[in-house]
Amino acid sequence: MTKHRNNKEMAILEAARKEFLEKGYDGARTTSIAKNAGVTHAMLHYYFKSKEKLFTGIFDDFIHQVVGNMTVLFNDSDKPFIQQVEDAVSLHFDFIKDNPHIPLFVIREISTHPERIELIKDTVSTTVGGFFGTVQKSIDQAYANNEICDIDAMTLLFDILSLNAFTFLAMPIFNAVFASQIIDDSIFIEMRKQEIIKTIHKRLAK
Amino acid sequence: MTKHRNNKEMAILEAARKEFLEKGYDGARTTSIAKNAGVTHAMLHYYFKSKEKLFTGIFDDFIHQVVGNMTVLFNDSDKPFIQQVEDAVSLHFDFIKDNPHIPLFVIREISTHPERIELIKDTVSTTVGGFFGTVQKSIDQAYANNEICDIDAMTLLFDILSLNAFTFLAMPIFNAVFASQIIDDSIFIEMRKQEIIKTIHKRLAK
DNA sequence: ATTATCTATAGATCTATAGATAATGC
DNA sequence: ATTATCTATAGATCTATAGATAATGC
Repeated sequence: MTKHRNNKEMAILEAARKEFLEKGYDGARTTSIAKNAGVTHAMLHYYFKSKEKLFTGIFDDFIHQVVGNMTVLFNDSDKPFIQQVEDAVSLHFDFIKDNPHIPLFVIREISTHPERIELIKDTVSTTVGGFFGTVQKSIDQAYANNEICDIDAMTLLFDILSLNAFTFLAMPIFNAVFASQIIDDSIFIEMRKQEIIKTIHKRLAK
Repeated sequence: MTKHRNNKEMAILEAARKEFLEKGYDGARTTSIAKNAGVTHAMLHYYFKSKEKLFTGIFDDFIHQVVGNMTVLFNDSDKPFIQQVEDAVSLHFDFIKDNPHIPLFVIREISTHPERIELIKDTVSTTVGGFFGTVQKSIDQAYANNEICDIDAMTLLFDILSLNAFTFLAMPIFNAVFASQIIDDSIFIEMRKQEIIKTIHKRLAK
């Protein structure tokens, strides 16, 4: 059984990720998770004890994935800073495009249950803090080199995150209201990407 | 009883608005709504038949409030277009600041139940369509006058909406991760407002 | 007579667990 | 012997309604 070991456990995890991501904690059903995982409902409690415990593990994974992805985008290459930023914006945009449910999921769960983040607060804040420091150094240098205007690292990153994430947060609304009649999803998304790169570019201009 | 008429009905509506806004449809409890409204739970069904019907009315109100607010911000005064835009950004930002739960509420409910918007799709899309047309005319004129660069109305409005709404979508995360240790909420919010105005200003620059 | 309100409870759903049975590894 | 899985059901919670009682307006 070594071969099969944890197969069902993994199936439950996979089904749970999907269920929680799409419906949120409140909307998720452990019965639905078990069904989609192809196991009886009792197995879920056998491996994970409770809905809350199953959720917590998955939630932590997502948070670390998001933070890890963000902090890895700025690599101090020898490219001009403004080019580095544009590349980072593009990569970050594509990451969300590949995981379009993540922004709403993270925002929803932290908004409705702020206490959940306490578990990972310290890890995340130090990681993010260090990341801000790195970016700020690059900014200061580029500013000294007269390449860009002066700007706070957090401000710039918040701008980028806002524009990128909101594109996908708003997609269901966009679709529902008028998109399908006018232009295709993927075309609109590509348009937004180019627009965001342009906006950030102009924001950094002197 | 003329005086008291509908008092309890209004109390239920008020409590329901708060409950749905803060917890979403899935997280909301009709028992909780009745309790906060100071009535027995049966009253809720007496006036509104079902949780779904109670929700639908409230949801429609919020949607129309949001759309109505957005479309009223651009008033074709004789001020320079770029000044009009900055004023609109500022007013829109303040509107969300006064109703910080609305962005997540609207996004969450449409994402999890896209069919809900069908009811108001037509009204909203024509309203928004007309609004886009008005703004586009102002843009074209300002561009002809050499005041701004060329830009699509929808693109500009999506930029503004992204930056403004995301500020408040991300506040709980910001608070949870590090804000409280560094700066006060209201200071951060004011910083974001100024930053967004500046970003949009630069975006429109030739 | 009609409208508003309460008590009591049905009915549905969801999470969780107890206990029996089957499969695996030593 | 231990781990994995299933059946059956408990226990909690939530929405909804039936039916009785009180208040109001004509």
